[in-house]
Amino acid sequence: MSRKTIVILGPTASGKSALAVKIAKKINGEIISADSRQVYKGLNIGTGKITKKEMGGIPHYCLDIVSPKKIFTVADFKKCADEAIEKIFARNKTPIIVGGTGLYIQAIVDNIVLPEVKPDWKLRKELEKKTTEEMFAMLKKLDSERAKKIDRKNPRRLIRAIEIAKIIGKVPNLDIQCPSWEALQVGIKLPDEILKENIEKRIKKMLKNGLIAETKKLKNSGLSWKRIYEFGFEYKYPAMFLQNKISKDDMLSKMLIENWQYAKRQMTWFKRDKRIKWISKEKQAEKLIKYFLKQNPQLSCFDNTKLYLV
RNA sequence: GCGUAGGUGGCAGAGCGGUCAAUUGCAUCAGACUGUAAAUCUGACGCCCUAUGGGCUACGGGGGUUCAAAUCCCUCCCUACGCA
Repeated sequence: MSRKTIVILGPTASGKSALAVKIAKKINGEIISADSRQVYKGLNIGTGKITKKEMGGIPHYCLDIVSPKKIFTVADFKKCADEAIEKIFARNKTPIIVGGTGLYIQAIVDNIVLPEVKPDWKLRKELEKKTTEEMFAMLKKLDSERAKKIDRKNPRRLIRAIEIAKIIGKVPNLDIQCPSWEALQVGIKLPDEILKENIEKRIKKMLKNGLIAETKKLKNSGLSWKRIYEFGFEYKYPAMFLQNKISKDDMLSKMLIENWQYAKRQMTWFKRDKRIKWISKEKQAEKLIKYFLKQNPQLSCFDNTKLYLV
């Protein structure tokens, strides 16, 4: 059997999970979630995590694998996903990667090799006190190459670059390697109006299903409000509501607004990858996928990445 | 009805004679993205143009003072709180 994987991506509330299960059933696949928050245990309602029932017996990987007290990163995700892919191939099934976290998807599809430098939280805390100008100057001294290209006003990026340069001298170029399998990326693109409607329905449903209670539970389990804020608007605003900082109405409107902004950010990310085949209906996806699976393998990773990187 | 405080761009809210098409925040639109990616960050944001420049219309309505007004004066309309 040829090594082929399917990627289903798209913004929130576009119907990825449901589509993935359907496809999985049709092509004998198993699902890998590429979602930066669904990896956490206990973040269910707010992340729109698929339920046991909805899985319909299809195995799902990289879900509920870490405590929300821990910080999970792309590198952790890559490990999880790579392992899952191999496991699925070993069972003679097709891996279906589903998610909305662009960086996570790219990490596996392009088999990105990240610099072997773990986050140094102490250093980061120190650097955070500095201005971006100061950090930029530091980086320039450490690694002028990276400094040339970096977003010099972005503290996150500067900190990470300095962190790497301090340990291994310089920030290596992004190492994209050809994966040992072929991927078809299918993106769900819906008209703005529909997506907005879906988002509203989704948020309201989350609230109805007990999002506020879930947030409270996270707090009671020992997480700080600050940490809970980090889990995104689905948790941040309910958390603020629980602290009486905002009204219920404000909570809802904030969530709707930020959800839309998030969806757009996701699309901005996905748009640059010209390999993605955009669809709006299930049937289109099925057709594409069936055709892809029938085709002879054609690993042309090099061309693909060239396309991708513009 | 008297008193006071106000009416500024989609909203909130600065400015209180020239350097103001108007600080800032939010929203909106576009974009970036090398271990927090949910994150972080950038740009645009009155209208029009031959666009690192030019023109037009703007700070509740109308009138006035001034070389010059969002900024001062008069008047009208409206809002909030206070007193009746």
